[in-house]
Order: sequence, then structure tokens, then C-alpha cells
Amino acid sequence: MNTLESSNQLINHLDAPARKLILKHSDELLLSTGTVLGQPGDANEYVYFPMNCVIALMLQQNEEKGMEICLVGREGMLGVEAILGVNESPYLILVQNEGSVLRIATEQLMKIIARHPSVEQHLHLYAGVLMQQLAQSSLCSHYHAVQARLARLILMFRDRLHSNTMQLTHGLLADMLGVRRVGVTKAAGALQKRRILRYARGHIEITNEGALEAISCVCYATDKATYDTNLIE
Amino acid sequence: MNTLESSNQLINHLDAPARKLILKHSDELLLSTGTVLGQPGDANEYVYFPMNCVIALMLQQNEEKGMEICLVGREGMLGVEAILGVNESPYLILVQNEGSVLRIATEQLMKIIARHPSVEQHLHLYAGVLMQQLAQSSLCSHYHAVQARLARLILMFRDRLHSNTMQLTHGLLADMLGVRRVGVTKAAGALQKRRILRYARGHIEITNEGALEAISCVCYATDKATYDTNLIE
DNA sequence: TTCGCTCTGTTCGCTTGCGTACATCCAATG
DNA sequence: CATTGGATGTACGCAAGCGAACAGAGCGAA
Repeated sequence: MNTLESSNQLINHLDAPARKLILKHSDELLLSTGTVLGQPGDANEYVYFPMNCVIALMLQQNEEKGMEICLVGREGMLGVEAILGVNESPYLILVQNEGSVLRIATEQLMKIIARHPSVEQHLHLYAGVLMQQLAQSSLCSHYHAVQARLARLILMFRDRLHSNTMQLTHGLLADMLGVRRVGVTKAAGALQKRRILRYARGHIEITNEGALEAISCVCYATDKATYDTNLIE
Repeated sequence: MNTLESSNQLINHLDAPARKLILKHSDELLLSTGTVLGQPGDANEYVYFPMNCVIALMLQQNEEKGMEICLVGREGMLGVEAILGVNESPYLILVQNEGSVLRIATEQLMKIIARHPSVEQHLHLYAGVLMQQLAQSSLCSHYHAVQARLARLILMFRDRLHSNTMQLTHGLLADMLGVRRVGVTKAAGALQKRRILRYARGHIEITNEGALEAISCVCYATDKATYDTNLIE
């Protein structure tokens, strides 16, 4: 990897001096699936920019009730609230797919932000986008059926991994959607019967992307549009 | 009203020079119930600081499916995304309870933010708090029963109005919760039977606050704690 | 006073998802 | 090769909320 480049879209979008500065002050870490990057109440000491891994922010009400609030990959960052000045976050931060991240101390990033308005602007814009996506998720989890939400979630993984295959069990997907494992098995089974997915023992392959997008709820397209409109020029 | 004071908590928290500046550049508007302050796609031209009115951000998927995403009163502001640089918002912005707001041009507020780090810090912190509350709402609308969510919503109105009585019909509450009017009637009826509420034709009175808080979902307390921890010293 | 509109109460069958339990099947490990 | 643990398939009754429809009740306007 060239030190002036990164596989993270947010960082790549910055001008060269700023990007260089961030890379200089950050470490590259390899995270394996299942790693707990943070727990409710942990201080927001670091900010992470995923490169090729996928990280889920899980909000738990108790042992039984919990759900994925935000799925972060190369398109985003982890620690938005930190750069807005919030010290602690309520999330269980789970690495759902192994890969590397750039880690930078929040304090350090704040200094860079203070000196580089372009960095500040872009990251704040990302925060704004995230807020709209959170709002959309609220509506989604309330109204949309498991199958549509499952389709959306799988597509989100695809986008973040740039791959039509992924390692995810029904159980994990159920945890993220906040539904029973059985519910995912049923929905996924229906999709497999229609040859839209193929899966076995934790390995999932999308075999018909178009159909999967058609089945996913609007929220998938809405989120994408929100991101693209604001963050891609 | 003293020109150096405001009934809005965010503004009141600022240091005197900053507060004075904001008040100088803002207009006070009286908004009546039912006013549409903005629609999906509208430019974020102004930022509003409610003083004694309550404003709901509604996200609509279509004519039938929609819900309240955020309820704003004297404790907050309307236009957080704007100060993060987002130009448009997807919300239908509805005045749910008449009262006055301070309105300031986004551009003007941005200038003040640029010159007053304390303002920037406080408003960004509010943005961070809002993100956590949005996450909580996502979990809430997915898991919690109508009655608990109704209790929470009524308590949120109480807090923003500083009053145990309010003007709200079952239909309006249903729209905000994203459920049928009948669902609200049932839940509210049960609460009235237990002498926790009293209501008639759009007028609601809380007659047992403690019980109402006990019935409301955790999200009410969680949101409050998030706000207080971050924004009250 | 009467009409009309809004607000509230109640009912119907229906669908989705829940909680639980158990059966099967595959892969890794010894 | 046999065992074991994780992943998936299927079934059951149950509860919450849905969509639709209609009835009564109160308030304001004519």
C-alpha cells in the first residue's frame, strides 16, 4: 500500500496533505472476525477507518434484545460521535468481517481537524449523512419485514466487502436484525429457493444481485443515495 | 423576554457574548400547531431553536408509512444536519404544539460557529447526543410495545412543554408512533382506566407521572441520561 | 336546535414474528 | 473413523399489531 493512499473512501477523498498527515499519525491494525473493539461506556479514545473489514455497532437493551445500529466499512468511519465531542458511546462494537483498519487517536485527529477545514468539513458531512441513515434505520426496523431487511443487510455487506460472498451465519444475521435465528433461516431459505442466494454453514453467496436489490427494502437505495449525494462530490 | 436570555436550553448554555450574537441575528417567530416548517428535499436554509413549542421531524416512506424520528423542543434545535454541512433533509417538519422559535439563517449561524469555538463545541455535542438518541429510537420502535412507546412519547411532550397537559389526538400520536389510531386508543384507554392519564377530544392530562414513567420503555430514561451527561456540564 | 365533522370506542379475521423445542447435517478434531 | 459442536431446518401454540369497518359522542357552525 502506498503511504499516500488508503482503501478507506473517506480518507481517500481528502486532499493529499491532509491524507498524508492522517496516515502519518495512524496505525494499521489487522482485526479478526469476532473481535470486540469496544463496549458500552468505553471512552472514545480512538477513531477507526476500516479498509477492508466490516464492523457493526450493536446497541443492546439487555442480553436478549439488541440490534445492529450501523454497519461500517471502507465507506465510513467509526467514532463519529467522538469527533463531535461525545466521550462515551453505548455500542458494542463487533468486527463482523476480518480485515484491516487505520486507527488514530481521537485527540490527534481533532488536532488535524482543527488545522484542516477540508477534513473537518468532510467528516462532519459524514456525520450528517449518518444521522439521516440512522433515521432511515429507525423507520426500517419498525416497518419492514425480515426478508426485506435481510436482503438489505446482505447487500450492505456486499458493498463494504466488494464481494458477492461473505462469511455470516443465520445466527449472526439474526442478532444484527434483532430477530430470531429461525426468522432468518426462513427468509434466507426462501431466497435460496428462488436462487437469489446460496449458502451453507456460514458461507453466503449472492447469485442474483438484481433480484436481491428488488427484494430489499427502499432503505438500501435511500441510504446509498444519501451517501452519494453528500459525500461523492 | 430579556434580549440576553432565551427559553432555549442550548442557547442559554452559551456564554453571554455568543448568546447575544445569536439573538441579534435571529428572529422570533410564533408558530401555530399544524404548521409545516419543511418538507423532504427542502434546503436547510434556517436553523430553529424552539422556545416553548414542540416540533416533530417525521420521516415518511409513503402516504401510509411514516413515523416521528425526533421531537424537538426547548432542549434542542432543528437543523443539526445543516450545521454539519448537509444541504437537504428528508423530513416532514411539523409543529405539534404552538409556540415561538428563534430562527437564524444557517449561513449566519455558521459564521458565528466559526468564530466562537464554545458555540461550535456545544452544538456539535448536541449533534452527537442526537445520534445516540436516534440509535436508541431505532431499537425502541423495533422492540417496544405501543403502550410503552406511547408513555414515552407523552413524557417527552411533558418535558418539552413543562406541562402535564397537552393537545394531542390519538390520531396524531398514532402518526408519530407509526401505528394505527386504534392501537393508540387501546393503549391510552388502558392507561386512563388505571388513572394514569385522562383525556378527551384531543386534550391529554397526565394524572400519575410516576406510573407513566414506570410504564414507559427504558428509552425515555436512556435518552434523558444521554442528554444530561453530555450537555448539562 | 340541528347538522356535520372530528374524536374515540369496539369488533372482525388475518399476518408476522415470538418463544420453545427438537431433528438433522456437516466439518473439524482426535 | 467416531465424536462433538456448530449451523441449519421445521414444527407448535401464542401474542401483538394490522386493515377495515362501523357505532357512538361531543363540539362548533349554520
